[in-house]
Amino acid sequence: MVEKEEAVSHFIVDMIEKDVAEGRHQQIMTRFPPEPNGYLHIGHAKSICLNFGLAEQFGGVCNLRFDDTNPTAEDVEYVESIKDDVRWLGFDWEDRLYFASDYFEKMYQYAEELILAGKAYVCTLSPEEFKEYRGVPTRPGTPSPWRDRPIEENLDLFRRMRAGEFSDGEYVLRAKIDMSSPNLHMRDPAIYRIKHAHHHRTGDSWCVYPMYDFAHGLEDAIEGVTHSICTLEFEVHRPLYDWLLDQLSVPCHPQQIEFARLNLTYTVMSKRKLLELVRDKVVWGWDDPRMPTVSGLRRRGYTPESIRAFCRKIGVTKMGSLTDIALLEHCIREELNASAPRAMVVLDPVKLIIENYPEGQVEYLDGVNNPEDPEAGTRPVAFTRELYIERGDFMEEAPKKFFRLKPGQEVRLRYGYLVTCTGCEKDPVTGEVLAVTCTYDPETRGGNAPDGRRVKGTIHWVSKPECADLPVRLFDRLFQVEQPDDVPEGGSFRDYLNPESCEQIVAKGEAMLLDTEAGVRCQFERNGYFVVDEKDSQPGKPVFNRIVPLKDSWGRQHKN
RNA sequence: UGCCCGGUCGUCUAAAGGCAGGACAGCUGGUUUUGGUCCAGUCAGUGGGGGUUCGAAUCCUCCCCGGGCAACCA
Repeated sequence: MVEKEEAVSHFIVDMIEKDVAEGRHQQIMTRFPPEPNGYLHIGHAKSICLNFGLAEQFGGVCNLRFDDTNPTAEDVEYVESIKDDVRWLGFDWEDRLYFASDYFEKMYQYAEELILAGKAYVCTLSPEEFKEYRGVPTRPGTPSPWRDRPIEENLDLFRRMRAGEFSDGEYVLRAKIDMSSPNLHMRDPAIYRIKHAHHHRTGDSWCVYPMYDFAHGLEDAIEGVTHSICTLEFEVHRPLYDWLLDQLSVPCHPQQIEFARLNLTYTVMSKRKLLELVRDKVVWGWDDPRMPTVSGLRRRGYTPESIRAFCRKIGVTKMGSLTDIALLEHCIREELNASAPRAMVVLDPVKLIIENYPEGQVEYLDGVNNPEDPEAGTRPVAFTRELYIERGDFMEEAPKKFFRLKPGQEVRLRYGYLVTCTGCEKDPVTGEVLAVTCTYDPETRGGNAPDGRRVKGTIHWVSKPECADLPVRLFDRLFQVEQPDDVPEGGSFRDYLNPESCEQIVAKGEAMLLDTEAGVRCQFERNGYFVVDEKDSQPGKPVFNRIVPLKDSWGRQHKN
């Protein structure tokens, strides 16, 4: 951890506190157990903060363990990205990097132990056939005809499964539990299947792989995990988790605890859907700044601190919920308001001509780098007769409460002079405003009038001859509706994709911004927070991503 | 219609039989050289009916609503 964050409290903390008070454990051990079949998203970040946070809070440790028991879906690319993301979020697994695949031999031995105990059998039924035998929630199942295969035969068949004598799906090893259990997961679940597949770590040394339900509890027990924290959908698996550990000679019996996964408005969180967006090139990749992936948020400009703050604020419960993405945005604004240096950048430029300002003259005015941080100092900002201002900061016919430029109204050019709007030049055909005109008061250098008169509006600007062209991407939410998952019959979450989620423009900004290095964040005054894209920028040629816009009480009330 | 889990301001979440509180969002006002920030204020909630109790968001009961579970995925 980068810094100590204040302790949190929720039902899992309470449970562990109780266990500690009762002297149940020498040391608390949790784990973050991703399957390397996709990139981590903000929901995983919640789990990471929870597991690593708990370990830290109780003076224990948290392992990073890859649950790589299904070679057909997994890949080293994912392993590496996941390690990067966990590290970036600020967590350290030290020397405890584990892989389920490292336990394959042990798990295989446990499977034989289960067979020997008469608690597992090799089943010849196909998946379709077993589906019939399993029954439905309202009707008990019927035993597989192979349920009472003799132990010796089971052992022989299982060994031959491992030896590669059979093809995929020909046999499966099942736990022998209760075909009439109201919990479907207890109706003789498959625990080992044959898969002649190349594993990204064990290569071709195995052709049988353990199923999640069999493997996960063993992985936890082998490592000595005390609290095995997972999401709500595994709640119905807990009886199986416990049953298995009770049957086998494992070193310990970890406690599975379930919490509600994170859902966020205006996004999708399932790996399947995120993968689809990547595969179909709807987005640029897993790290597209619009993606809720950790790498996407990172490229978007979110900081690890802001994501951890978010995870702290959302809490941990068992209530299914949908968190407003505004809370995430609040967290990054809160941090960047305090830390990000400011700059003036005009996103949608229109020329402003100061009619009484000498042609050819350049003045360098002091721009405050961060009003929230006096230590940040000031910088020189070039001021000239022709400037660029935001097109939206001028209205020829404006409502009374429009504090910006309109004919006859005086406004402040931030850190510059007070100017009074005299009118505008328009294209006689289209009516488009080509330039706004004004006069300045030479007595107001820096922005204050000696006579004490006040202006309501302050606008940002850049010098036309002294500014730089800056490529900027204005990101918006990827989906247009709060719940893209909530789709009517026959529809798809993709129907809700926002066609305007990435507007690419060339803005006019202070020339010094050309020197901004990749990954550096700053505030474009009156606009939002931006970061220099790590991938698409070159030294001296930054490309800016908008992280989040500033709150805008004017725009909010006057949209269209 | 089987089993499991869950229902507290719009949203997320506290209150472990004793004043329903915070954060986000919204709204109002103040300050302000960012219509930002900050400050003050405000709106707003225990799904419903019974019961236990001096006292119930909390315990019991019935109902209602939401989610999960029938991969050789995790």
